[in-house]
Amino acid sequence: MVAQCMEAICGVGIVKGIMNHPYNSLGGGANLVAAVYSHGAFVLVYTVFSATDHKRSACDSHVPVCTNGRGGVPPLRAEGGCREGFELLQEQPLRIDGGGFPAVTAPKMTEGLHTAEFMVSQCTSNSYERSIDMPMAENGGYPSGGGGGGGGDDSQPWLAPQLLAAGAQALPWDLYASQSNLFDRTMDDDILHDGSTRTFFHSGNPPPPQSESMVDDGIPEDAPAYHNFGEMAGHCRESLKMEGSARTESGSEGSDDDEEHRPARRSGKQHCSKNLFAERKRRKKLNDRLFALRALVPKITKMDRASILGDAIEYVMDLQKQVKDLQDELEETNQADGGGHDKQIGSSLHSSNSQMDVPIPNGWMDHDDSGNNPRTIAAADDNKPSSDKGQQMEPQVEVRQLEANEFFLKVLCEHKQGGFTRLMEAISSLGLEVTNASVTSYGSLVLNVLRVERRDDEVVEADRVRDSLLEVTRHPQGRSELARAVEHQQQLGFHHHLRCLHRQA
Amino acid sequence: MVAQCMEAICGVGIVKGIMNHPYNSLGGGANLVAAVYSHGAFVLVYTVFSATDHKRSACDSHVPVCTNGRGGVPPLRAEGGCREGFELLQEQPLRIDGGGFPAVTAPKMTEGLHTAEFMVSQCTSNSYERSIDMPMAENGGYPSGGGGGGGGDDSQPWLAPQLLAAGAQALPWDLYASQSNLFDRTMDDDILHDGSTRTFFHSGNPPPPQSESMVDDGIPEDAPAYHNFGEMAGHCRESLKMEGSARTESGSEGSDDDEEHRPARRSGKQHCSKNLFAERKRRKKLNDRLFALRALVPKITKMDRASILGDAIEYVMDLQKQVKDLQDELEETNQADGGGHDKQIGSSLHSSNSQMDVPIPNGWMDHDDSGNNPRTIAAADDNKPSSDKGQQMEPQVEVRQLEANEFFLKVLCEHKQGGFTRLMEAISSLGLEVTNASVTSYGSLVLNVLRVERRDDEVVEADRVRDSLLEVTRHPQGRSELARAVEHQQQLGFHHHLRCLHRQA
DNA sequence: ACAAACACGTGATGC
DNA sequence: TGCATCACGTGTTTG
Repeated sequence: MVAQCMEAICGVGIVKGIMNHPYNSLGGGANLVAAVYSHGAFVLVYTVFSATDHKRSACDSHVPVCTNGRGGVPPLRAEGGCREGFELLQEQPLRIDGGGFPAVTAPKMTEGLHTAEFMVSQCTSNSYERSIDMPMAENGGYPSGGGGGGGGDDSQPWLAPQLLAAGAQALPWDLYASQSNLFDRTMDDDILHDGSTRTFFHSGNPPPPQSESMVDDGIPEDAPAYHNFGEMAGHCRESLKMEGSARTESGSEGSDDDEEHRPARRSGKQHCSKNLFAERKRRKKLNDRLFALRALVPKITKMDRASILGDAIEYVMDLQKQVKDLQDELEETNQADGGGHDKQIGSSLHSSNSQMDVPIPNGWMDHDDSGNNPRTIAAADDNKPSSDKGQQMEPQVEVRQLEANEFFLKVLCEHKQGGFTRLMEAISSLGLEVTNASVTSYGSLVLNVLRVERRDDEVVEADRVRDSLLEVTRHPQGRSELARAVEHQQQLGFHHHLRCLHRQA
Repeated sequence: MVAQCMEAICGVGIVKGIMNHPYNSLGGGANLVAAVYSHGAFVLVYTVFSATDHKRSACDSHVPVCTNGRGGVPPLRAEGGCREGFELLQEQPLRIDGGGFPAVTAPKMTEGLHTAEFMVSQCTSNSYERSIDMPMAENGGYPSGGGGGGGGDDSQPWLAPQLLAAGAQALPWDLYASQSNLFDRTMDDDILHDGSTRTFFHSGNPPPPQSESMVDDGIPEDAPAYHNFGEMAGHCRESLKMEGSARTESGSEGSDDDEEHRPARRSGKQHCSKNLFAERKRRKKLNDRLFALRALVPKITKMDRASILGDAIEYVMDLQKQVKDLQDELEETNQADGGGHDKQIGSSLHSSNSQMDVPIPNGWMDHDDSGNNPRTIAAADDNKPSSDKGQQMEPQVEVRQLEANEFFLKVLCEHKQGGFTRLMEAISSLGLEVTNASVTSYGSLVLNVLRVERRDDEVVEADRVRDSLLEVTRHPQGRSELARAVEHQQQLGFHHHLRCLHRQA
């Protein structure tokens, strides 16, 4: 098992493929660079295969790399991307699950073995570039679809593929698969040409909050529901009907009768009703919070949900800036006193922090819903398809928390003068210390895979790390909302901020 | 052959050993770090296996390092070095000879199979390692094998795959096949729907920032994506289908054109589709903002939407309180002092938004807010084993010339502040450019493995390179200005710096 | 299975 | 009349 596992992990298959690959055959043009890291039972493999020889254009077309048969690992991206330098990245964190590991030995491996991620990136990508856009957004970055495409969705893109590929069955490896990177989709949609849309903010005015409805009443079963129920049923039904699948048909919806009377359909009915309530409750909670947030924000432009959030965002940035400024001021004044305030700072950092700290226990070993895990992948891109960036690709940053104080970082970006130094500085300023680094470049791209540890007891959150690195690697120019938020954050200075908080405590 | 070769190269055996190794069994204590480089037929593998978990003292004892049978290469350091943290280094430059291949370049392959070095250390004992022998030979890369697969792939990875998927699969590894599937699949899916956010890996994590629309900027464009017909099906399959088709195929609409020519249905269809996109867009915008908000909040308990909002609310309250406190504090101090800056602050504060004080909302008390329990971070223990090693080791520098303009460098030395930077500077000053770097540290030791290329036409000899590096690593004290500046910068805090810059601007 | 969380499409509503 | 926002119920995935 282990062996197989490792085989897969190590990409023997891949390598094999590579070895046989035309690139290789070209004689020396092929260049494999791989970094293998393990953390406990988890193994991460980053592989870059590139044609080192620039002269060899033939190679430039790219190749898909495959994974070995084992069911393996989905290739990251085969598409067009790899053109120039052809670069392929494979990352496969492997987790053996099982939970905590009991340890000793390998036994556990059996069950686990989920292959985690696999990523490939290509340099240029033509076709894809656009695809790049945003995927992240939604997904939070994640992983989503990455590879494939994208987008969306959440989940399946990855599994399915594998299934297909493998043929089947339970693949041992599937889990993480998705991460992949990049960019997903793009999609289409621009379709919407929204050009028109721009309107957004007209300052309208506040709609009446109707919160009432939900606002507070407590209990879930709010009345409202009912009334629509009837109607809704109607539409719902229809749709269902269409669906035709077994489910729907059940009722033979024919008349409008509601489905209600059909207990039989448990999933259909009962589940449905439960879900219905749950959903209502959830919605209510969400609304409540949204309004609560709105209540906190002084300046509200519109009552519209998006605006509420937007205002809140701005407000938070504002507050952060204020805090920082105040802090600075205070420090300055205090400085007069004498003495190393550095120390103060340090100490404050160490002290408990009230809020800031991040919990994240770590990682990817347990997926409990807490969710913290594998952290983030991000690519920054804006959606602008047009992308003014010219050819430069958006940096890809992935931060994964291995343990409370350890992170894995992956940064893929265009080579820029002083870029590495900036990266190191950023890492350092985040209170992180690099324990392992693998830097690989091909053409204008540079891939940095790092393992970092928290230096002091400072608390650093994966997201923050990611954001900072993203900012650093990216050109300040194109900013997105989030980018802006991030930038703001950075300007504020994370540490500073931390410090402030501490002080408060 | 190839496979075996790679197996050996990749250290499957070793890895396997590791997997079974006590360290591993200890649960997470084991840490493998490997860097694999290939240059033509030459493959170099550096592996470091160390116990990452400091807490686990059991591991600390260390291990002997051994070399494999093959004639072995002397272990990098078996000596004392590995003591504390147990360090294992494996280096295997592998050469495959086999003859040459046609290849184009293939520079060095000629000779045969010299296995170069191989070091293994194991913690414990056993050994498996040896099995590894290196058969590697061959291939240098050549072509063929993949032939069918490989080559072809390049181009068509996309098309073909499908075919493969469907039936066939010939290749043992089918890489391609799988790959293709992936893609296909993905495409379908992903593309189709836009994203959803959730996905990540399963564990959830922060979503990536995605950018896009930000607060103010204009509109996002979002791209919604196509829906996928296939799967989504859920309810409205039909409707989707239609839409999908329309959109997707847009061109073809001809036949079905449904909506268009159906004015009648306007509300039904056309309106519907428009609304549909609008809705998607809206959702996306909302999500984006939500994530942007989350990005600003340091402490996030869960990734769940409600939690994001909840955390944001708390954070805002926190910030408000901080601001207030700081203001008070500042005032106090200023009073004593009489300083002027306070004004600045005040003004700034007011200007930005006047409302610091916020009424606490009350609103959001939902019963269930669960979520926020701050978790404690384990972290604390930071006892680095290192540091006090009294005796510093002499740096080891190895320079190997791969080609006229390429070198492989290996530098093993004690970790020193700014050491890496100095090394980089030295390399740079020698007219060399780093194309690949792998830096690994454990305890106080740092191993740098670099591939460098001559930048200009400068001529550099290996000896000179070695000497320079030796010099640099040996005498820390002589630091360049830049190094010093950098270090200083780091100490200051990168962000701070950034901030300053921004300010200037 | 059971529950939580989402995204989705749809109908309704207000400009 | 469009257009944007919303609430809703559903299906689906995750754990």
